[in-house]
Formats: sequence, C-alpha cells, structure tokens
Amino acid sequence: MATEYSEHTESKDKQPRTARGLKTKRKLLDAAALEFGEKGFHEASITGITQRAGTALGSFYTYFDSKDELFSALVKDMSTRVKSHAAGAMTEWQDALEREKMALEAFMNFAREHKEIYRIIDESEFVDPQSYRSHYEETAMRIYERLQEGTAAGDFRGGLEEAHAWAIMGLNVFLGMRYGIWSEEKSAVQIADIANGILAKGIAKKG
Amino acid sequence: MATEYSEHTESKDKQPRTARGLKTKRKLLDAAALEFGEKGFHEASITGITQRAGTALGSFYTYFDSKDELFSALVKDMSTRVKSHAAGAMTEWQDALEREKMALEAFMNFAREHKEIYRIIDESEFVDPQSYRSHYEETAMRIYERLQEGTAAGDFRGGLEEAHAWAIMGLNVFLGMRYGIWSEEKSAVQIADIANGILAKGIAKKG
DNA sequence: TTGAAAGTTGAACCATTATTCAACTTAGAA
DNA sequence: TTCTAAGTTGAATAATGGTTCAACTTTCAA
Repeated sequence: MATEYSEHTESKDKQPRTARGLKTKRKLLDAAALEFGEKGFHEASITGITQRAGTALGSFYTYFDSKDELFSALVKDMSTRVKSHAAGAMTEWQDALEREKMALEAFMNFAREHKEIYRIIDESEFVDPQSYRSHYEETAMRIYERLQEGTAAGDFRGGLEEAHAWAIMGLNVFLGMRYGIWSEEKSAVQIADIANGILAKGIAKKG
Repeated sequence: MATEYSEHTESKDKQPRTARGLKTKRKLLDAAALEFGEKGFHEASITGITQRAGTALGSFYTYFDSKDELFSALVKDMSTRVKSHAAGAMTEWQDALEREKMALEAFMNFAREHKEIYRIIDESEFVDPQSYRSHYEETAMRIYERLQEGTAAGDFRGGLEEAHAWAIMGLNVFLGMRYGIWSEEKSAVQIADIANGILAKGIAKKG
C-alpha cells in the first residue's frame, strides 16, 4: 500500500538512511496496521508483523524502539488520515448544515474502507490514552469551529458551545460504528440524512 | 461494596456452596472491578486482584475458569447496572423529551460515580466483543422503544428509525465521556440541557 | 463429635513474547 | 574495486503472569 506515515516521536537514530531501509520500514508499518487492526494490540505480535512484512524479527528494532512506540505512530497517522479524508470531502457546500452532512458521509465511507485500521484509534484509549484524547479533542475543536462559522453565516442558531461539537461527534462515531463497520445495511447517504435531520430540526413534533 | 453480580455464563461447578465461599467470590469480583477499572484488562493481574481481595492466588480459580471469564461476567454486570440506574431515574416525566433528558442526566451521574468501572464496558470492545455489541444493541433498542412511545404520545415526530436511537446513544456516550469522566467542568444538568436542545429543535437557525 | 466436602494456600509450572545481540550481507561513495 | 556504514538475521535472553496442584484448614450435616 506504500502509505505515508507521520514520524513525530521517533528517535532520531532510527530513521532509515538508504532507499532499502525506507522500503523495509514502510513494509513494517503497513504490516503493523494490518496486524493491529486484525488482532488488536495485545494479540498482535512483533513476530506476526515481521512475518507479514517478510522481514526478520530483528529488523523491527532497527526502526522502532518498541511495540508501544510503533502503535503510537500508527494512531497518530490514522488520526491524520481520517482528518484529511474528511477535509477533502468538505470542499463544496451550500450551507453549514450540508457541510456537516458531507463530513459524516465522508467519515462513514472512511470507516467502511478501513474497518480493521479504524480499531487502532479505538484501542488507543487503552494503549496510548494521550493520543486517544488528542484525537477526539482535535476533532471536536474542528467541529466546533465549523459550528461557529455556521452561526456567523446565519445557518446555525447562536449559543452553540463546545459540548454541541462533542454531541455531534459522538453521534457520528456511533453511526459510523453501527452502520459503517458492523453492517452496511444502509448507505452512507441515508445515515447522513438521518443525522442531518436531527441537526436540522431535532426529533420533537412540529419543530 | 457487596454488589450483586450476574452469574450467566459461569460453569456450574464453580459456584460457591457455603456462606464463606460466597463472601470470597464477592470480594474477588469487587476487587476485579477495581483492578480492571484502574489498570485495564491486560495490565491487570490475577495476583493484583487476589491481593486486593485479600485472598490467595489459587482461590481465584476456585470461582473462575480464567481471567477472560471473569471479565465477561463483569461486563455483563456493569451493563445491567447502567441500565437499572437509568431506569430508576426515569420514573417521572412530563413528556418524552424530558424523559430523554433524565436518561442522559442519570447516565452522566453514573459515569461520574463509576469512572473506573465504566472503562470495563469500553474495553470489552477488544476483550469480549460479543458483550460489547450486546450492550449497545440492547441500549439502542431501549432508546428506540422510547422514541416510538414518544411518537405515539405526540411528543416526537414520526419517521424515527433505529438509527435515530444510535445517534442519540452516541451523543450521550460521548458527552458522558467528555463531561462525566474526563472533567466535571459542567454539571450533569447543563449537559443534559444541551443535548436536549439538539433533540428538541436541532441547531439550525429559526428551528 | 466427626468426617467428608468445601474452601484456602502459594510455590511451581509453563507458555508466551518483547527485546537484545553478535555474526553476517548489502549498498553505495570514494 | 574497496571499504565502511547501513541493514539483516534469528537464536538466545529475560521477564512476565496465567494456570495448576497437592497439602492444608474450615465448615457443617449427620
């Protein structure tokens, strides 16, 4: 798959110095994403990762300090990926409400295409809590900014707080899990419409 | 704490047969809830559990087949507890909307009082996926039933589907995590009001 | 009172796996 | 072509911690 991974917290002396090294590291990262996604952090083994990558066990430690460090790197990368996938899908919209619909739709599609991988972010709640928190805090902030823009544009009512962003995020995440990962009985659009209906006018009578 | 635990899936020959045995098992269960809640499934150790309980290591296996089995039992119990806590708080209400507010408020309070314990349900996504699924499916169903009652009573609009229940659940869960577990900067009532505002009329201008 | 069933104990067993390392191979600059 | 740094290898190490078990103690029904 040859994906790009962010290299934030890696020790400087572990960076590959040749093309061959770069290639090996990439194989390890892609293999790790698969292994962690399939088995979860604890069931996953370095052996399993190096086997998938087709390298020797020891090679792993040429590029990573530990299993935990690798996992952290992966979480951060996944987080970045969801973000940019969503951002890429929200370029054109008529009003703030429609923009939220597109965000959810993009998120649903991402979840479907990366089922295994998506577990990584979820499991970081236990393996790397700091990254987990950051992921959701940043996401909430991004939503909150959109809410404010929406209010400024006259699409949303006033008085929207950070908590509204968290509510919307939770709604999205659970719909993504249930209708994106667990089953695909409904299309991403259908789900996005339902969520948008709630944001638009709530569920009370008359609205 | 002397809590009652459900005994669904336990092997018959592991049930305590005397008062002493019952007491020991209870100590182990309460200790396990603490240990798992504090350290998470993998960091938690049987040794840690028996130490907290004040029993010998071997006694654990008098009542449980394995660490996993114990965890499962705990998840099911936690699930039951949230449910009854919420049910107990939703006895009096004026309309369906208010009932949802009380549900969230109760959930928030439960999360706050059982921070450590609540992690257990979350981690079951990885340790005991079946229980995790059941927990949320059952919760969603309960919400869905309330939605239908609300529609029948003329409080909610028609056309509400199962997905609406999942959306509401996700919203509750994330608000519970952020404002119940991570910080208590806002009261349960404040948060419940915000969520209720969304359900009542959405966030769009005019409403 | 008594003896068999229930419960307790913790050292020993065992399997798993992350991590290390010293010998070996390859790349690529000079 | 050579030589050194970079990369590769997998057996050995080491630590962890779940599970077993045989000896021991307590309970309680007869």
